[in-house]
Amino acid sequence: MPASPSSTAHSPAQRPARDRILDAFAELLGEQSERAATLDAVAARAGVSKGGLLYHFASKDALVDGLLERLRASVADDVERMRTAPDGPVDYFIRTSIATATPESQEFERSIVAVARLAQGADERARDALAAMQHDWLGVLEEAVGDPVVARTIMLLGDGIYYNTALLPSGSGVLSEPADLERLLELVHRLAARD
Amino acid sequence: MPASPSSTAHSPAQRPARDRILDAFAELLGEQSERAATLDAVAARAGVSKGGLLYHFASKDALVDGLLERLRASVADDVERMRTAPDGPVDYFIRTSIATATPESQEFERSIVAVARLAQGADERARDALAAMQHDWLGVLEEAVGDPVVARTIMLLGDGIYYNTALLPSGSGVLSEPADLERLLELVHRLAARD
DNA sequence: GTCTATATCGCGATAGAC
DNA sequence: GTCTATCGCGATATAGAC
Repeated sequence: MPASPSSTAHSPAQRPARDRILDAFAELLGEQSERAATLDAVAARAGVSKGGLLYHFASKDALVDGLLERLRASVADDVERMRTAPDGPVDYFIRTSIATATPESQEFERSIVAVARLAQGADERARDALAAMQHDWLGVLEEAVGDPVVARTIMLLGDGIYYNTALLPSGSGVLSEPADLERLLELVHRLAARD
Repeated sequence: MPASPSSTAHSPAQRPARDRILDAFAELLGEQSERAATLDAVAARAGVSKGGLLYHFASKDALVDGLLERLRASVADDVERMRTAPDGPVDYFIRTSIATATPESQEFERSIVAVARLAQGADERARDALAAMQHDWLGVLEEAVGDPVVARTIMLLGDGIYYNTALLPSGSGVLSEPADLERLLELVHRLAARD
């Protein structure tokens, strides 16, 4: 029930300023660093002035809140996709830890990396948001594999992959070969198999 | 061949200012954040004035270099301990990823966390130092388990543990129960076993 | 809604006394 | 070798025009 069908999708230029600002903030956090994500830099990348930015987000704290809310919404969607994934939650979790394709999951990834950067900067709210995300993921994994320690092991593996691919862009190509990813998945499923 | 034997060990008050400054820098980075580790804060914690700090380290860059050099030395020691560990490199690696006891390894941990924070802040040298450390670890693991993908899997697991315990002090107790750690080690060794 | 000032503050770094 | 004092810059945030 879209109020105005023609406005449910936006070309880049039409995308609301509020969204463009959050995009710019997340991108600067992810591609550069927390220090680089100044109000000036965010405003410039979003194509507004600093004053324009501060009309939509009255302070930098409000900007952070906007990003956290966006993350929470993406987490809810992702958990749902994880639950209903054709090859099961474990396969979905490991695969999406290493790389993604769809536009929604790319925005999700950007949000995670951005919030992780804020968490490193000692932002308590950001840490809580990440902890809540991990809690939700772990719940689905436990449901899928039964054994809590195995579920935790798989999640630690996913965290390690994420830490290397997304948070340390040194990118020595952690699992660059597709065949390596398949072998890793095989190892993980062997872990999950009851004996 | 110590020049003055009585000065090879220092009580906290006697510990050279240079070392105290590096300690303070690493602690502030680890316990708080990159932003909190200002020259003023480092000087205050080390018990010197800002001018005193800048006598030993002429710039903040020099301070970072000092920390990186300290990390490199610790890595060399750790790799040696890993190679000669009684229960093998894999056991050593996983156990020391989760928690440590000896004073040297505590300084090592603090250095890793501190440098990881700098790497998140887009410091190229810090990223290179972490990449070199991982490269060394991976070499020992590959030597121990034979299979490169298994070795990489174990390292990703260790990275995940580290990321949760050290970098996200949300500390929901990733593997709080000692019995859980033993089960995790059992799972890892099952991974490493050839079949 | 978005802009251009501008106020205020904290940081890194320098100068020079002791 | 360590201190105090100060400069210059960049960041957040405010005020007010359009």
